Amino acid sequence: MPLLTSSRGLLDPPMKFTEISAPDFDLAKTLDSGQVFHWEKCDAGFAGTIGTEPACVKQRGNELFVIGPSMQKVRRYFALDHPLAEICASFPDDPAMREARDYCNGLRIIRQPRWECLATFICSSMKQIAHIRQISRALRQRFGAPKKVVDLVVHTFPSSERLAETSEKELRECALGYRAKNLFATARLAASGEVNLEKWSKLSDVELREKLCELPGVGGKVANCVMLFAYERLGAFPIDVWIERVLKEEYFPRKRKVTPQRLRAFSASYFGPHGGYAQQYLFHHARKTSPRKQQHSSGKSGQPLSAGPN
DNA sequence: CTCCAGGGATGAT
DNA sequence: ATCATCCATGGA
Repeated sequence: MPLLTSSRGLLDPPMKFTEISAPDFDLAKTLDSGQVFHWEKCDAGFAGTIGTEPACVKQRGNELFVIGPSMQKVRRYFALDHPLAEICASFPDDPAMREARDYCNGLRIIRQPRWECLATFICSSMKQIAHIRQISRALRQRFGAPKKVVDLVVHTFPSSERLAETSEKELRECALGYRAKNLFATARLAASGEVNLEKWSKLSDVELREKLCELPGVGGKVANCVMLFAYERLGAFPIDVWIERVLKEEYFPRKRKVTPQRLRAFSASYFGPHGGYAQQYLFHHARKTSPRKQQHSSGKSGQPLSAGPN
């Protein structure tokens, strides 16, 4: 077999690409919605891993072009089987929800590996998404396994066993800060078998949340993220600072004290059986349309020196 | 420079 | 039960 070498044309006919029909799916939007943090842009597509397999994924219209994992694994990872129209139709009918639903067309909640998702969200506390991505990259590059896809190298997320044999100090060198202690402790629990994340998949929502919250560095918010993004609990409704603002402004206008408990009770009953999807749409819409966003630069290169204050 | 981020754990009211 | 404080770090 001839090994493929060097670079090929930018838009070349699918040679090695597997073509997958993906209607009602927006790859870029899904990967940029703050649920997964390791996919990197690469010419007109994204490079990353699905579990332990390297992958390169591009989208043209309703077609997905994939190098790496099998079609079945790709369809499962990106949750192409979720009945998105049905899910969106189950959302409550109010202005904020309608706007978010229109904005987030094709955004799907994907099925992430349990440990990878849990570990990443332990690192997410009081961190901006840009920095979570940086932490994920550092952990992968230092402790993950390099894998080649086409002419790129991507890294798998390190197993709990691998992280358990590092040290809190080494983890801190990945800019984890105080989160290093929690990640290390949780990694040791998972690696020792004292906790088995796969077996937890058969627990009820309440039991699963309880178990997750026993882990160091996991509270209600992170537990709900892991339930939603790694355990297919589509009713789980994580409330972070963004969602808290949205809920207060859109559903509790000019109230003095809206307690977290009140917000939790409201979100659990109001948004229906797929509340997690509703939450993700509200989150992504709020984050992407916030006036405090995307004014990173006007030119292509900043001016390092020109009469600066000194 | 200041402000803030997909929070959690702990201890005091 | 709610509130206050601390925890590290870096992007905007």
